[in-house]
Amino acid sequence: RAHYRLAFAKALVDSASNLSFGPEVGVSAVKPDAPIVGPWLRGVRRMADDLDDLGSCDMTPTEVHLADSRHASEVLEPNSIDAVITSPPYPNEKDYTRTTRLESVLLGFIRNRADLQEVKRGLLRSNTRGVYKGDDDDQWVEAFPEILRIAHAIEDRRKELGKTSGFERLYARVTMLYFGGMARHLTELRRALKPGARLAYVVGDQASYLRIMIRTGELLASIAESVGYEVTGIDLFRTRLATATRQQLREEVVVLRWPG
DNA sequence: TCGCATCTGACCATGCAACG
DNA sequence: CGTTGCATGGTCAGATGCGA
Repeated sequence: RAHYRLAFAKALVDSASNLSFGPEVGVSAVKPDAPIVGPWLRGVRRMADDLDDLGSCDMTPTEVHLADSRHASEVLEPNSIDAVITSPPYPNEKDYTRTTRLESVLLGFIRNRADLQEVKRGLLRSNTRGVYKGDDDDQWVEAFPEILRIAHAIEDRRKELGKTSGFERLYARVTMLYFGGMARHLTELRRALKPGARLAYVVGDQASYLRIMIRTGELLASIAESVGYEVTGIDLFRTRLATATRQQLREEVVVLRWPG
């Protein structure tokens, strides 16, 4: 039953609505008419086929937790994890609760502004729209001079350019909240890891804040090291073109080992 | 293999209500 | 009546698909 609902929400957002999706979600002209049943049934069929493909794995135990990665040990058993493979947020000023807003409402995850804010507060800070007054993840990076340097460089650049909007004034802060949140996550996660556990984090370099370069992978590796992980390597996954700076930005896999 | 059509995105700004 | 807090606004170049 769940995949009927999911496919219906997807068909409404994708083929029926007037939303358009790019780096951000946009609103285009209202469609006078749109196909619903065809795209919906194709979505259902695709999910059913995917489930068939996974048939040989149906004895593999699986658990899904809806939780804040900065409080990982609240839902994960101590000493229970062998490997972590993940693509966490990047400090990129992108608000995914906007990209997924319509289906979040359609599927009943969000009913009003208060629900939306509750979701946003439970996310690691990666954009200024997610920053709230009482946020204090930044205290976790006070001992990292390179992150303080970047935050100061962003703030200095903002003043130099005479930028004064509410968002621009949060650029330095959200940078610290991001790395502070990741530091909290890595610290919390340690209890759940088995000695010798391996971890892989895909992250991209960013220059979203007044074009001050943030070497996300490199910085994440140094934070991980400082809380006891071994950095096995930082592998280049791909490069991507930053449209504003015409620069190639590195996207990397930070590979870690928890010695126990 | 060529060339046209289609698809796909890890930024950067402004506006406004609430508040003291 | 300035300040604070936070929701809302939109593109185009390169990659990929596909028919001839």
